[in-house]
Formats: sequence, C-alpha cells, structure tokens
Amino acid sequence: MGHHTCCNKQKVKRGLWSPEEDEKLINYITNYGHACWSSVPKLAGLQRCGKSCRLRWINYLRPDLKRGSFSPQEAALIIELHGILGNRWAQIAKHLPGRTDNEVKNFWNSSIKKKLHLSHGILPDLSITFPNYNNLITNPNPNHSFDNFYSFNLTVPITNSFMSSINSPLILDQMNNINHNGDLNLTNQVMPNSLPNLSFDSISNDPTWFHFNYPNHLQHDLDYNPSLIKQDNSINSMLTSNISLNCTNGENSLDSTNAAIKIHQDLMMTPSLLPKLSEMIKENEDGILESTPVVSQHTDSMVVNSTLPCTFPTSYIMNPHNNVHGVVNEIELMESLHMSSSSSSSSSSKSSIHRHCQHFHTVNL
DNA sequence: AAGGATATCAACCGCCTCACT
DNA sequence: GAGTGAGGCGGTTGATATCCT
Repeated sequence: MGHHTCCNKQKVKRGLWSPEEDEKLINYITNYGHACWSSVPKLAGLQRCGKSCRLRWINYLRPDLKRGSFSPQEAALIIELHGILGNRWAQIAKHLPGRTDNEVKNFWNSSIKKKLHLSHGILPDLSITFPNYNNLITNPNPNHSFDNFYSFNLTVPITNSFMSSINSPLILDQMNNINHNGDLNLTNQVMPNSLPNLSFDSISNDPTWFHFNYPNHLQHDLDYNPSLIKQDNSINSMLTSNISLNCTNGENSLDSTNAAIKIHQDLMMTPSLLPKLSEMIKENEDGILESTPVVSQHTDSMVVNSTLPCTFPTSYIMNPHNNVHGVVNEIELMESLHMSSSSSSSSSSKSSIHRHCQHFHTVNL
C-alpha cells in the first residue's frame, strides 16, 4: 500500500533513527518548536517524513519522558484504566505522566495481556447461584439476611501466591478440604461479607478471573477480575461513584424498562449494593421492575444513557471500574466509572460508546 | 557455543477526524 | 458539500535482545 501523502513527495529514509538524526531533530524542536510537522524534516535537514519526525519526538526524544520499566503502581493503573477505556491507549497514557500511548500499548501486549490470559482458567473458578433469586428481586429488603441466598463452589489449585493472597477466615477454615488432585474444594453457604475478604495483589500475584453463572432463566455471563478488588480497611469513608449504563438495542426503538431490569440484575452481583439498589428499583403496577431514581437520561434514536448514583463502602466494593457485560433482550449494557473529566461533545460520546461496545462479551440467552 | 524460540519495542501503516479551502 | 492535507490513533511489523535447549 502507499505511504502517507506527506511521505510520497520526496525520497524519505525509513527504519531506525541514527544518533545524528536524533540530534538534528532535538536541536530543531528545541529552537523552533513543531508548529507544522510536515515542514520539520526539511527545516531540520532530515530525510524523513513529518509523521516519522513527530513519532520519534513524541515516543522517544521528548524531554519529559519517563524511561525504564513500569512500576507496579503504573501497571495496576493500566489494568484498571484498560477495564474502563479498552484499547484506547492514548487516553490511558494521559493518566501516566511520562509514558506514551505506544509504550503503554507495548507493555500491555507484551506483558499484562499474557499474564491475564495465562491466569484465565487456571486459577480459581468461582460459580455462584442464587436459589432464591426471584424472591430477592421482588422483596428487596435492606435488612434481609443473605444466609440462604447463594452458595458457591470453589476449586483452587493451591499455589504459594494464591495461599498468600487469601485472608478470608471462611476459606482458611476449609483448608483441610483438599481433594485427590491436591486442589482445595470449597462448598459453602456464603455470607455476603465473605466475598470482599478475598484480596489479590494484581501485580505480585497472578490476577485471577472469576466467572459467575446466573441461573438459567436470568443467565448472562459476567467476567469479574478480583485482581482489581480494593480492600482498604483503613479507609472508612464511603466511595461515591456513578454507574453509567449505556444501552443500545441496535434498533431505533428503546426499552428503558428492560434496561432498568438489567441494571438490577447486574448490580445484584455486588451484595453490598443491594440495600441501596432496593431503594432505587421498584416494582411497577405491572409487576415490572423499574429504576425510578434515574438522575439523567439522554435519549436519541439509538442510545439511552442513564446514570445511577451509588454509594458504597470501599471495603466492600468489588471494582467500580469493572466492566459488566452481557446482552439481555438485545440490549447491551456497560458499567463503567463515570469520569467527571469526560466533557466531550455529544458526537464524540456516541463514538466512545460504540468503541466500548466493541469490547463487549456477547452472550446469547 | 550454537541456534532456535520467544519477548521486547521502535517504527510503520492505514484509517479516522478535523480544519481549511 | 466536496476535496485535501495534517495530526492523531490503534494495529501490526520486523529488527534486535534475551532466553532456552
């Protein structure tokens, strides 16, 4: 295929930059700036195209670049942001001073992605069922006991990293229950408070992907990465976040009622959210659940964007940035952190939603 | 030590958006 | 509104480094 227009007009050099070329570019940018990249190579005396100069400067020569490997904090932030933004490397890089989109992308592809992929299916497989799920929906009660509502079965390949990551008394009590394969078998009636006690370090230990299964009649899949669990008992304050749900149905009509039901189903996965949600989700005259306190609702022919304000304790929260994905009645949903800095125009908002939806894991009912 | 496999990352390619005419 | 060029972005490539047998 042809090259970029700016590169066609002249014979340009490609490949790695020499120290001499770097020096010419640095000298020119330092003295004159780069108002127009297409004119930089000629003025700087370089046989390169403007795009190549721009890339070299941004990714390598810029004085404010941070060199060296990524810190665990940076890696954790990348994982977290990738959960929100997907492959929008430039957006992710903006949150990492001194790092470029190319650097973040390479790091993700060469390091993080492999580790996440490697851990999937090897580490704990957690399934949760809700025997009294319907009852829970129709009778939301903030003071209700959860004892009999769900159980989980957990089979854990015992590794040092996993053992050191567990601080749940509930699980530690079961450590003598090891099967003939040497794996830890857990079958428990679970108190909701047990789940947040699972704590994983996303960097030093292998991140673990839990897979939740809903009952068949409500089935959709939820990938949940507990490596992003934040448990900080020193923080007693409440973390307030917005859960933004962007719903599209691919048609020109909308069904916000179904969307509301789906909101409820998804957030059921966070037990500590239930009391708050029970105040939000009400049954209407037809017996259909609706999310009454939708704060803002923007509609056009294709998109509904509803925002529910939720407040929950940080020690309980699973992961506010975690994407919840699924398809119910052809309505795609996404849970994401509603970022206050996203003051984009309506057209770019649509584009953003579309991009997010590309990362959805579609599940047929 | 050799060479094949794998990992890393700088650089390129093609597409998109936007501004300008 | 159509055409054009520049900047920006994400996906991909390929050269080099490192690891492994």
